Amino acid sequence: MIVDDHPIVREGYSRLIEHQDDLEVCGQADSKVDAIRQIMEHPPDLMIIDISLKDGSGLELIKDIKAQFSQIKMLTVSMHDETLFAERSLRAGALGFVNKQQAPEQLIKAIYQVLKGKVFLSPEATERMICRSIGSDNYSDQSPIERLSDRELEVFEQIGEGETTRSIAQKLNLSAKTVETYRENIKHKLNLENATALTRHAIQWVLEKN
Amino acid sequence: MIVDDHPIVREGYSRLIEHQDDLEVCGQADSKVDAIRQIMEHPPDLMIIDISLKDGSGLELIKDIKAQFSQIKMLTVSMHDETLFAERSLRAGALGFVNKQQAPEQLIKAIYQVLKGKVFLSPEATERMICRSIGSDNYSDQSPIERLSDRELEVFEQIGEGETTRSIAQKLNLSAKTVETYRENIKHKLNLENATALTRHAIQWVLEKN
DNA sequence: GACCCTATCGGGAAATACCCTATTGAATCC
DNA sequence: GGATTCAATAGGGTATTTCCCGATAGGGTC
Repeated sequence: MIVDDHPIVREGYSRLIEHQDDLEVCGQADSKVDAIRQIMEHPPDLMIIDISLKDGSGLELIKDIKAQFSQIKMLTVSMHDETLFAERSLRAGALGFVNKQQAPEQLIKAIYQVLKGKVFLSPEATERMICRSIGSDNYSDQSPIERLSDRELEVFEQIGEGETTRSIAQKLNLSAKTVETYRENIKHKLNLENATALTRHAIQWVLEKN
Repeated sequence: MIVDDHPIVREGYSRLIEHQDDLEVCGQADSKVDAIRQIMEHPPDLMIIDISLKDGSGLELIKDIKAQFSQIKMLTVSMHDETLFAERSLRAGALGFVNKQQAPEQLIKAIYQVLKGKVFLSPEATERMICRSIGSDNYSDQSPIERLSDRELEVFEQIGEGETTRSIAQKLNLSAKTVETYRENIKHKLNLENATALTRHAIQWVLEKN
């Protein structure tokens, strides 16, 4: 099952997957709620989940699926830099991470690997995670943005997309107060003076992260 | 010809396009240089160009193509909010803009429209552009930003630099109230919803200017 | 002289930012 | 294996900002 909020991207996955004799796409969803609904109808062996969805982060979806349907294997995809999301994905419950810039063959490889219940990461991401778990992983080589929690990062991204506090709250089904709290946390963690600086950094980050 | 730096996305486009009897994908590129190289080998009738590429903005590619190969028609796609890029795309030389969140049928529709040499935009983007140009036919070929008065432009630039209303007022020796008025004026002239949108456009303008 | 644009401000309500505090559950740390 | 940190969630207030309503005064222009 494919979960991505861009129809054209879902087409791309479908084409790749159905090109393999032993793989089949059993469903497509563009949001968390739609994904959960479809899982209950036709539970898949594996889900390919994009990090950014219409109604929140794919990370949330991964956590939910792991809690409710622990037998379903998950592979995260994102167009973002994997240093940001590879580790978060695995912690949330996925078995692998693939960047959209990677070659299609990598995705196929990842699918088979994850179906076997094995972890799939790029060599770079693997090394990063190993480096971090051993020895002194001082935060010094870490981007401050990596220190944001999953939720905070999500809100940060939304701010960068031009969403207001209110609209973010609606989209993520949270109280505006909660979003405000995240904004404050982000400001502290990134050492930003005020709302303007926060907006500016978020917008620049979104524009430059590709 | 498809220009996008995500192989999986290119697959999606290919599948959609080749599903039409009278359309054919003659090339794929993931960067500006690759695109230009391929154009010289096999010039296409139409190019589908993503805004964010490996080696810079798709807007630059559009400008280059318009300058060198004026007969090639171009359609811009982006995952970002179209308010940011639709107008810029047309200004750069594309004939249409499609958001990746839109339905695949929209893309197909856009392709045929652009092949006929006609403009394709979403109804919302069309209305936006019309709203901006009505009541000022003599300005209609001007960038909306050029319609800002000197003072307004000055404030706009400061906003883009990350300055707050208060600090701009101090810097320009004005009442904060005056700066607020300019912000409102700018918002009206550029047809922007709220302070967030204003900030976003100002930041982007400053980044692009350099 | 009527009209429009620009530069400059104020009033006042609504929205937001900002700072503090709090609960719950999970993870981690001696 | 209780203490402690951290993440996610959100409410209570006050300070600021936004936003929409004017307003005045000077310059063009037709």
